Amino acid sequence: MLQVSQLRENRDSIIAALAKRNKDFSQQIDEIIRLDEIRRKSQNDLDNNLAEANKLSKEIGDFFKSGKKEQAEAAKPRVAALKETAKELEQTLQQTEDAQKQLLYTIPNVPNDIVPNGKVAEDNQEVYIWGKMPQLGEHKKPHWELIEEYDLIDFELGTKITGAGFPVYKGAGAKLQRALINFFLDEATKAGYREFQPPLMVNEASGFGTGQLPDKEGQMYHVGVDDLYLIPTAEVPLTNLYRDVILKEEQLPVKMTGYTPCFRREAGSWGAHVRGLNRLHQFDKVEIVQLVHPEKSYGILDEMVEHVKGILEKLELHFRVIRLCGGDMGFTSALTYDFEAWSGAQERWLEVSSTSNFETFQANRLKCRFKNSEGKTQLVHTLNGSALALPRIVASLLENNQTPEGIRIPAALVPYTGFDMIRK
RNA sequence: GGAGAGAUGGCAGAGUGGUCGAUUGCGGCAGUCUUGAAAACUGUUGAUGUGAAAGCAUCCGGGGGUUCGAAUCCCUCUCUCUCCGCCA
Repeated sequence: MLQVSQLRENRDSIIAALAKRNKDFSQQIDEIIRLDEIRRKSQNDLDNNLAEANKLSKEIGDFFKSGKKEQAEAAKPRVAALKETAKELEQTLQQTEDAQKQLLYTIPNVPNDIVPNGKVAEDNQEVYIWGKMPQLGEHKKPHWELIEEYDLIDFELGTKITGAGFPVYKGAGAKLQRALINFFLDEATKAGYREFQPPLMVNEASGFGTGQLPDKEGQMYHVGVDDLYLIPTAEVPLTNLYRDVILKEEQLPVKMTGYTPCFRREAGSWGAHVRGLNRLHQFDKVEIVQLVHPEKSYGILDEMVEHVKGILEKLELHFRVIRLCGGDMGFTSALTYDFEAWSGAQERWLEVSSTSNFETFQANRLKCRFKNSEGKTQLVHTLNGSALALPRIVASLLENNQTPEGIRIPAALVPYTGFDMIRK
């Protein structure tokens, strides 16, 4: 959620930057500014009204104390009248604030200067590429065939006990999951992130804090009887740990990591290209989250990007980093880098991480602030990134490392799996 | 699930209808003292809105009500604790 004060002060530049999202937000923004004037006016009227009523009430108290009962009784109707007006003013104020909020929810974050123009994935900028395409020969198989051949993951069993998109990992397949999770968590803790194991369900306030609510309910599983949401990413519980918190400046940066399963309904996005592990309703992910000083957030975004690069290199996966264009960027982000690993048999790039700076967009909703050196409270910047999401990593590992003898495990992972080859 | 108690500032903990945004202690910050530190002493120390500022307004778990006036009384919701039951 953008800050109204920012909209007021930087109206033109914000509208210009938002144009990168291929939409003109000037109407909404002007309406927000207009409502804000009404809001401030009503607030002021209400304050004056209440001040008057407070003053009279005190006087009445004093009259009673000094035995001037008649004067006290005489003043009562005046306060009552003020209270009536106050009620109306309060209503106006409330309605104005609500209307303003509703509008604010519809405005996405302001793209950073370096976000490229563009509408679709093809307009994204490749900023880094590492490794080279594996040479697999004619008999290469996509991962959904490999997992059957080596008996690693069972989609049909998952469908039987739950439904489509809920795979069952078996034997070496399950072990590989555990190895990857531990490897990712170790890499993150080595980089200074503190490990957390948060709840997998969150309440409404948390969904709201990170921006999944009120607009994207449809993407989350909702447990109706208890009114809880299954988390679509660890970003939600981790970031919300600091909801309504005022940090000390020296506590920054807060660096958190956590492994969680993630649950996504993916309503409407099922279709071509979602075979096998490409898209699931439940998947595992290690997330990294940082709460930082606003002046440092872009340096830290680069640092997080380097961290994810390091992991992918250790996994020996051919990958690239792309800077998302305005049209492809998420609603809450100011700048996003996606990581895509090469899938050798599908012969296409698979998104395995998305690392973003949200600036104050989340913090404003979360009310996550810090006391700066002047003693003023100021919103932090929040950032997060997948480091990493498992299924597509598994898909790429299986496909790229297939050999006639079996599937080779990258050296960095062997201490975690305990085997260097998956054989039949 | 049954019975009871409770929710106040970073923490602990007073406050049961009027000057209470709230006594006090701890913690934090600044100062005095000290070569320095500790101790002691003194002062200071919540958030939000508005405003250039002074100030004004709002906030004592959330929402509603009674009253001229509510942290204090009433209703309701949520959460926490204790005992019992169940249980990985």
